[in-house]
Order: sequence, then structure tokens, then C-alpha cells
Amino acid sequence: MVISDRFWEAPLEDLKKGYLEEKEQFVCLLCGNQVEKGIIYPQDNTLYEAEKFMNLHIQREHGSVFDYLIGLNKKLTGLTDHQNRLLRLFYEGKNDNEIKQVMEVGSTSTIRNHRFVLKEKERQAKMLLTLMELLKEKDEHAPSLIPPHQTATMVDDRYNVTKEEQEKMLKKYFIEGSKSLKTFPAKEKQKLVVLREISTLFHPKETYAEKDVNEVLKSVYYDFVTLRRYMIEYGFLDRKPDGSAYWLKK
DNA sequence: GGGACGAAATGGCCGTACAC
DNA sequence: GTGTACGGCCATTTCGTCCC
Repeated sequence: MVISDRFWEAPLEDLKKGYLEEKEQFVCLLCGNQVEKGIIYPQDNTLYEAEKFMNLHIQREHGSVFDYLIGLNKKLTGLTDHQNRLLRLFYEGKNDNEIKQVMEVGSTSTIRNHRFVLKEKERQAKMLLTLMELLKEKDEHAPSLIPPHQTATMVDDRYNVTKEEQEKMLKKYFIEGSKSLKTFPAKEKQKLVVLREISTLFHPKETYAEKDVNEVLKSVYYDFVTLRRYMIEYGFLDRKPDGSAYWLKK
């Protein structure tokens, strides 16, 4: 399962925590990191039970769930830069007068108005979410779109892929029963589906040397250099500037 | 069909006014 | 002090029309 699928499918309560509880483990919704239940984890001379350790992981790796979410692509958050900045200031606990000074506006009522608009946006978002859920229940045959990966470098109509379309494309481009490509697609939408599938060959917690990345990609397609370039370009992999280390983008 | 252009619509920001 | 409604201004986006 791709990390972003877990994220998008998680209930609001789990999203707020940043992790979800499975039968034998806790899974970080932000990066896919897994913490096994029943194990005591040592960290900085302290022992942590699994759930506490997951909380520690989120704090150390992501700052907080708020920090992580507020830093996402504006296409995903639906917030303007201005609204993003305001929410950060609200989260820091600043009052309207302090925010007025930071934002360099003339009146605190402007900040109050922003609060009001954001609350209105929250109500509208809840309304839309409810309507969409009801719509799904009403029309079980409606196409369900695969959510874009969270590190996508751009999000547009090319990301509108249904599960059925995805399965069709994977069948078309991969040799049946393997992760080897028959050919690399030319169309952007198909590239995204194929690259997304290839990204599952990399472990989220591991760092890879370039030759290791090449080995993985060679097993998929002979033109591993092109694959590597696209994996970076489309935001699936990240790397050090000198190319000495690669990792799955979180 | 597609590019250029102007008009209209929309969205975001700011401030004022008013009720509680 | 706070929440809300509203209007003005500006920038951006969308739409319709014309022309090639």
C-alpha cells in the first residue's frame, strides 16, 4: 500500500493524531513508519512503549501533525499563502493584536474577519465532505479517484485516475505477475501510475546509494536512467545534491 | 481549431459598522 | 472584546467574440 492511500483513507481522529493503530503495529500516516506493538523502544536513555514511541517519532521527524499538514502543497490544503500564514500564527497562540502587527495590517478587525472566514470555510468543508460521502453511498458505481501522492511536485487533472483505470494501465505496461515494464508510457497520466507503482519497490525508511537505486530500477526497465530522472522529477524520490544518497520522499 | 483580446465573474484582502 | 455582515478595491480567472 502506498503511504498516501493510508493518509487519505484515515478517519479525521487518526489524521489529527498522525498515526493509526493496526492489529500488531502503529503506522505513521505522514511517512509510513511502523512501530510494532509489544516492544519497548529505547531512545535517549529512556524506554518507550510502542504508542509513546510513535508520538515521539512524529514529534522528532515531523515537528507536529499541524506542522506537517500546513506545509503541504496549497493544492492539497486549499489555503492561500495568506491564510496559511494566519493559521500558523493562530496555532502559535498569538492574539489578534499580535497577528495584526506581524501581518502588518491596520486593524484587528481584519484578523477577526479572517477567523470568521476560516470558520466558514471549515463549515463548508464539513458540508462538502458529508455530501460527498452521501453521494458515494448513493452511487456505489461512481468512479473513485486514486489520491495523489503527498509529495507530488504538481497536482492537476493528470492525477484523476480511478482504481479501474490504474489497474488497466498497470496490466498494460507491466509484464503480468512481475514488476518489470514492457515499455515506458509516453502519456503523463500513465507515467504517473507507472512511477507510483515503481515507488513501492523502495522502502520508506531506507536510504539508497545511487548504484542501489540503479539496481532496483534496472530490474524494472533497461532505461533505468530515465526512470531515475522521472522518479525525482515527479516527487517520488529525493536525493542529496551530489547524488550520493537517495530515499523515498516523505 | 486556435490565438488574441476585452468584458464579466470570482476570489482574496481589508476595513467599517453593528449587535451582543 | 468578539462575532458577523457588508462594501470597496484589486488581482486573477473564465467566458465570449472576433479574426486568421
